[in-house]
Amino acid sequence: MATNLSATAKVILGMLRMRPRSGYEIKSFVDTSTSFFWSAAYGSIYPELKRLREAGLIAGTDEPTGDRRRVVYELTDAGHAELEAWMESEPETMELRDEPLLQLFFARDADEAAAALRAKANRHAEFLGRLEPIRPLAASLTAGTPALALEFGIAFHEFARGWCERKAAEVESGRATAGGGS
Amino acid sequence: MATNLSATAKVILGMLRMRPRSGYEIKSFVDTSTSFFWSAAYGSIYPELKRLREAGLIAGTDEPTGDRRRVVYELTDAGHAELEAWMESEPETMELRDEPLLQLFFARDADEAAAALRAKANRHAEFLGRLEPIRPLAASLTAGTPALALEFGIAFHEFARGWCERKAAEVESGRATAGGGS
DNA sequence: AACAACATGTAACCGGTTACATGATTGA
DNA sequence: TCAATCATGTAACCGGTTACATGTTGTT
Repeated sequence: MATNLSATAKVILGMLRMRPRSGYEIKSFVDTSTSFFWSAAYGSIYPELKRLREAGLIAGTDEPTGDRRRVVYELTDAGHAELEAWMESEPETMELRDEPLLQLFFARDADEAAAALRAKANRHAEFLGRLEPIRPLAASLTAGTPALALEFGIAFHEFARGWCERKAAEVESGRATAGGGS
Repeated sequence: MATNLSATAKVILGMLRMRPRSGYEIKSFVDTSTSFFWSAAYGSIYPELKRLREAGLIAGTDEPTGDRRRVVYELTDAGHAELEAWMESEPETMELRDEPLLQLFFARDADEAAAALRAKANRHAEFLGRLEPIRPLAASLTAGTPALALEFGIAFHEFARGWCERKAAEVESGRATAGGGS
């Protein structure tokens, strides 16, 4: 325990606790579930898998499909302990990089502000377009909590889109000053 | 134009359009305004300032305080054009790294889910504690849009905190399944 | 036959963060 | 005098992303 896990290690261990998986399966599941708030690329998954195996947190079994090699990983006892320690720890990273918001920040007049708000609203709408179709998938996989995380994503983007559209309308209609409710 | 600007370059150019500033001033203004959605460290600001000057997008003037050297930068015409091109371009990056949400995703039962939701709510509350005191500052600096961006931050964290607390209460009271409105 | 999907991996690149190093000024 | 703040910069580090490289299997 007390090893500090990389971002990629956290998502790998969690996904392997759900069920054993190959690197490829981890990647495709990440892409269809956590990617909107926690992404991972092949270039970090495979090296991390190697490190985690060397550290004794996961174990790999060869399960080829014909001649196509394939390694399925599962958590060891040490891996379980490590994951649980992280799950109980205080979450640290909550980071945002929001370019449309930066454009809004730098807007000098009502026109620019409205344009930035519309652009931001569109971006959130795009996310919704990607999130909503995977909703049934997430709900089916495990009864409860992955679906909750997805729901947060949907609720957040709906909120943000709505907020931006309301503010854009306000700004466009003249009253550009700060103020207003939640 | 058409140069692709780094994350740090975007925030530097924007801040210099508001008014000329030293690297130190850029950093401290970033910390009290955009940092919650667009941060920048000295280690990227000073090298970037050098690159931008070499690229002819900004110009520096020596304005020492006694014997303490100090360089104040301002936008050149090329810098103005570059910034405007970026402002009018489609914003690309909208990234999130949300550790409490990942913990929620991996929670296996109602207890773990509730704990993750409470932890996430607390994190949002912490952000609010940092954002609310700088509200008057942002509102005063320029009449309009920086305050709007700040307001989005406050509204977002309020929304997220409320959502997490509501869901935590739901999960704790037994009905742990997915569902429910916006 | 060809293409999409399965499957694994490496290497170069990029760029932000942390830590370090230095020095002046101001207010307590 | 001492600490906080002003002020600038570099170097090492870290780690994620992109691109590249290779081969199999299943589907059309």
